[in-house]
Amino acid sequence: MGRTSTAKDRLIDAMIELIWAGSYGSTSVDHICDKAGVKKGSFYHFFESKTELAVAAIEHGWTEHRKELDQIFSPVVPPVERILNCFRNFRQEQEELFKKHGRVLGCPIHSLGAEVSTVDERLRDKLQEILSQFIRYYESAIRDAQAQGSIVTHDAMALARIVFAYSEGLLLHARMWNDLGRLDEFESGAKIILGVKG
Amino acid sequence: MGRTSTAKDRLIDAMIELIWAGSYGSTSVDHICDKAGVKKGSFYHFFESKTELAVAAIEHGWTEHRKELDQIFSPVVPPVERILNCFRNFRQEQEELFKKHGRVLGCPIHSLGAEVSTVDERLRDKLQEILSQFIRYYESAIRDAQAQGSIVTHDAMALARIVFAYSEGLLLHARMWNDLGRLDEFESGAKIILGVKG
DNA sequence: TGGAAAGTTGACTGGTTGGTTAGTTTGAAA
DNA sequence: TTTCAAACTAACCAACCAGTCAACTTTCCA
Repeated sequence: MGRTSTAKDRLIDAMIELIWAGSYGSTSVDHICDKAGVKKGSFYHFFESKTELAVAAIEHGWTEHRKELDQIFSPVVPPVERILNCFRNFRQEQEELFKKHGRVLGCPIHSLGAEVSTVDERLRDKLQEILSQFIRYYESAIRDAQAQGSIVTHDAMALARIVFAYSEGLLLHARMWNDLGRLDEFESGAKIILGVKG
Repeated sequence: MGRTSTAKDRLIDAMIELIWAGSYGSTSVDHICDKAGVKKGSFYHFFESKTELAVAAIEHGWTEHRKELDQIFSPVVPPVERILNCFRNFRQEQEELFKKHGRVLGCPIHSLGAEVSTVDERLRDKLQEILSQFIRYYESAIRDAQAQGSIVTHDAMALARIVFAYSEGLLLHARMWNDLGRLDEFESGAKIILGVKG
């Protein structure tokens, strides 16, 4: 019933790109509309506020990213490899973004979280939810690696949190220094933290 | 010659507080002026732009913080203790901010960096400079610890970067979850990364 | 084929943004 | 006590902000 449209998806794509390349604050509704080729009236036909579009955008981005993560963290893959492959995937993704934007953009969830978490609780809750899900990938891989004896035994949750915090810190530095090379440390860093044997 | 004034310092203090509690984007020149009790005309008498005040503010904050760090990282203190004390100092500082603002605020350099580094190169350069200085504290403590045989031997710079990225990731999570408890992991996390013996 | 649901449009609002300016007040030094 | 540089003030600006709305167009499907 009624006509169909791709405007909603175009708005979501534009929002992700603009936030990632800049920040939430530097991304205005007018910019988003221009980039998506959508008039402002249509924007507010599909989303009730800028915050709501941001929530929809990161939710969509995460749904897409999860598909990749489910493959990377497949139980078929040796557990330590899962984590290293995840980092290699980060590196590759950042390389593609660099080709496109001429800049290392880092992790949008993390950058957004730093910016808005004291100011926009709707967004903050959504970001928390996603990060809480993300860390479970590390956690289960670490548990499997420990069961298999390929890394040192420690509280798996604690180790997962360290690896997670480390990866976010590194992605931020890569963004701040606009330097893909920083991401090469991922692999050796993860091995040190996890106490990979052999 | 001319009258004296504390307005410049009041502006710097207000800027630090507002950025820390919120973000660069959520902090308007009007807000800063209100908080500092300074009229906008005076603002632009002392600073040529909002960016310049931000640069002055983080520069001032860093100068203050360095005094503390120089004590914490005194060569008199055992090297591993220096790092652990630094983390204890983070935790204590965040506790005080929590009492004042009812929120965990994390590291302003880091949050600002995530927000503005693709957008404001003047600010980005200043933040880079500060972080580059900060990491040297870790680096020299790690070198001393290795010389003393109290931690595993690895490239000191690489270890320093891991510890640094980890601490920033953790501070961000504490901010996002508004949870001081996350900072308790600092000590055990650092010991795992550094391979503290005994 | 007609009606109604869904998408589109452009003009509009009131408030806020970073920044400017011309003129006034002040107080430290001479 | 005069002087004048420095500090202060209030009114002002154009651009931009998120968000509104009523009229209009398209397209699905009964």
